[in-house]
Amino acid sequence: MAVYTPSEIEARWQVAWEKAGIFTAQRDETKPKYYVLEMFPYPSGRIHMGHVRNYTMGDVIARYKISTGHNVLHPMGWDAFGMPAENAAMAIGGHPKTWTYDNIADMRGQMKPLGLSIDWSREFATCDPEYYGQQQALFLDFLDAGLIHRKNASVNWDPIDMTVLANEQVIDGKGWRSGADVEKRDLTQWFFKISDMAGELKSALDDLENWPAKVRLMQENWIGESRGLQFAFSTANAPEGFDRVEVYTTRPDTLMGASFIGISADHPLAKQLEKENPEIAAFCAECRKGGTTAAEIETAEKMGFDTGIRARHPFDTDSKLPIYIANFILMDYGTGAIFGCPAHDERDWDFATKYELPIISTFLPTPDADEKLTTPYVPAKTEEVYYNRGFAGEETQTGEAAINAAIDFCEANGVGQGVTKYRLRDWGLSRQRYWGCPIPVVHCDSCGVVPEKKENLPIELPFDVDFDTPGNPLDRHPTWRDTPCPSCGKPATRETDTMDTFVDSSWYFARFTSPRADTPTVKEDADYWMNVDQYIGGIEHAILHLLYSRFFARAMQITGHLPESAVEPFNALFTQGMVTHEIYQTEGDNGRPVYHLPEDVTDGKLADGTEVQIVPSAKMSKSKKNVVDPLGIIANYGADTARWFVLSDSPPERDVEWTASGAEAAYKHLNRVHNISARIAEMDKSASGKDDDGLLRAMHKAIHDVTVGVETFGFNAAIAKLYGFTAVLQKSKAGYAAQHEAIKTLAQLMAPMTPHLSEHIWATQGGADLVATAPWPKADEAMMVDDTVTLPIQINGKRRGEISVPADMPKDEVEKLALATQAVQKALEGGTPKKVIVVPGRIVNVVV
RNA sequence: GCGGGCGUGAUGGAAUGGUAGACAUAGCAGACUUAAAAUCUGUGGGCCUUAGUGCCGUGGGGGUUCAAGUCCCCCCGCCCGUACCA
Repeated sequence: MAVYTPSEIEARWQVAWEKAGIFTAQRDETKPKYYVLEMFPYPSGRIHMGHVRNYTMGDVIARYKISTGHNVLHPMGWDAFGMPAENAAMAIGGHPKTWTYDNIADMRGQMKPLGLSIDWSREFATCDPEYYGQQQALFLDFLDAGLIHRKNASVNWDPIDMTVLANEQVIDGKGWRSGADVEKRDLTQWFFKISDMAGELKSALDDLENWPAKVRLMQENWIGESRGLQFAFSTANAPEGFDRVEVYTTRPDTLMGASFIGISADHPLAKQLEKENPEIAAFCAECRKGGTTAAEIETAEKMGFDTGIRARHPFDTDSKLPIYIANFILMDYGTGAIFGCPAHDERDWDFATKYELPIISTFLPTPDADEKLTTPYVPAKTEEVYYNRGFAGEETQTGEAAINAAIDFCEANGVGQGVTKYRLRDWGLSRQRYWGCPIPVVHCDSCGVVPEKKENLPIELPFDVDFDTPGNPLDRHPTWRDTPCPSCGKPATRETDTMDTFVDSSWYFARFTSPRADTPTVKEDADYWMNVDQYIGGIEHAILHLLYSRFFARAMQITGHLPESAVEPFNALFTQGMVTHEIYQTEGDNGRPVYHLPEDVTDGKLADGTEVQIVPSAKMSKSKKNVVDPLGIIANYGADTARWFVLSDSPPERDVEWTASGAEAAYKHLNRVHNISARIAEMDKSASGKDDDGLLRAMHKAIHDVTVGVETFGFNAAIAKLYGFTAVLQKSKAGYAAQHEAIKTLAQLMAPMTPHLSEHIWATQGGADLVATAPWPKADEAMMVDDTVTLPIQINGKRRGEISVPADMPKDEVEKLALATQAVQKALEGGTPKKVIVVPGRIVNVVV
């Protein structure tokens, strides 16, 4: 019998697919199109099991759709700009460009043996000038359409390296290389006006039915629509021009509980006071220390500084509320100023307690509850409470009703107005870095900021740069900056900032529809191929990448680069989990953990007998040495085994633990299927046997279950069914015809997951052409119905017996049979049941 | 801090509110073999001098329901995101 040799089989069929050109996508109006896309990788240099899993899932969908008659687009590219390339240049020398393209070549070489159904003719990298030149064209069109503007924003500033740091380069408030205390610093930067679309981006989420609910919810919360009251406190003894402080609150119903006003350290009033008062200047400087991340700002100890200025309450003009500058108030949100109601807000409570400010309740759980609180009282807005200091609406009402009543009351009395605000901020796209897409504008002394002319695109990155000094090499390049002003022609300088790499990944899916065009997209291609029918990627991209892409699709529609129908570019989204592996660690001399490679550990021990500590299910990472190299797996077992395993053991949305025994088991199974095929091929073609019908029934059930599994991303469940069907076939004594049909069908059902072995079996069994293009088998409903079903009998919800009945037996007859069973009779003790529930085909529950 | 998710045998996991543990792995027992590997078969949550269609059991505590792993509330742990990592 022929032996299963994946290396030989896999190489042969990959050549056959390439020769047949079956994965090269072309417009074909006669077939329904299907665009499947996995989030493209960053070219780090090595593929890992996470990639294998991600691309295998997409491949299963793509191959399945080919076999159901679709014209499939399944492209691949590289998210190739970004910091690691610059870091590598700094750490080991070389050039980001060389490093990146070398990595791409390596990774492509590692991906090809997986046998993915990718149209490689459409491949591109975002660092190709042909790509980022078109991105610059989009930038100019967006600018022209008013979708981009400039404003100030704070960045992490390293005062020793004199450079801007990314958030991940700030460790415990210090620069990662210099160790200096990081400060916030304001820079003028470019912004996409995504916040103008906040309402639309939120409401459109409702129609994304084939997106995970959790992702829609996360985006909704991120956009953060709120209805509130914007109004002003008048001030006493404030500097000129600040006789009012405008605040925004989502809880106007707590207005009578206000005990202080808080303003951001970046509020215009704070900035004015800073000029006059060195103490305030010192406090504001203190607030500006530390990083710019929300987590850092929110968890920092709350600090306030009493400005000495007092505010009058709109409904109690004798009152004098202190105005504090506070470090937890963000200038970006609302008006940069709040009123604090410590009785009903955790943060305000902490602040008021620290600075001994009054705590005044405005509502209580019941009218007779104690007014004096020991903790902030923050019930859900939907809960009814008693307003002891209400001023609008009913005495007892929900927070929601009270908020609406308060807004109406305030508007009627000329105290501010109800407004809808969003948490979503504009998207700052400027980066003070080299390895990104240059922003195509020129700064001219006479004309100001001038867009570059389209015919001058792409504005290419210069190659002759060095990374010996921190900061952006474009800034210190001797000639690259010099350029004539596109408007007046006088000498001017280029913008040296490049674009956020999220820009690159916000439209690549559209570019795949016409990757070589000399415009960003081509109408016919975009019209035909968009949208992405199935998008697959990690949950870590739930908010930023997906939200930015939704914004870009809208902006591209406005500027004529995408059709109206593509404003939501991803029809269906699937978020997959990570691939994890145990960590093996021992303790080093300094008490720190020392990590060991899986191949160095046998039975929990190192070669020298040292016991290792095993940490389960950790995300694979090089530093922890728990990375399993896909190439090694492919060399040992073949790509089909790797593909089968990453799909089999875990639901795709969850993390999968890589285990050597699991991979071994996958290999054994494929061997078994291979051997069954070989056995059937050697059968006497006219041989008859026993129970052909049983085998064919199992086959039709398998067709049904696997089809459902593939269509619903239940790959692990589909594989479990394939195990079951394989076991039936292996034991079957059926005749040749039935067994031959069964093995051919098995090969087809396995083809999306193990395409090479399936082609081999298909060919062995005399199948026509390629299994990759053969039509997907159809389950015969008639072959799937069982005549009898086994119903469990429950007594008071606990299983106490079972009956076997015809599948179509009426409810009342099932009830009679159930009541007659020994178990029920025993439980009834001659009495009558209180209730009998019969769920046809499912269960019988008798309540006694 | 905030937003979202997850938690089931020794292990990965299955289960439209309806028989908890499908399928797979480790382990154990057996067949084949001179022996081993490979292969095949069985077993495979815990408890019990009552071995029973017995009791307990899906992170912990409470609730809704004829029925809860699944729905609701509180708590614990882990993971993702938190706007300059990609």
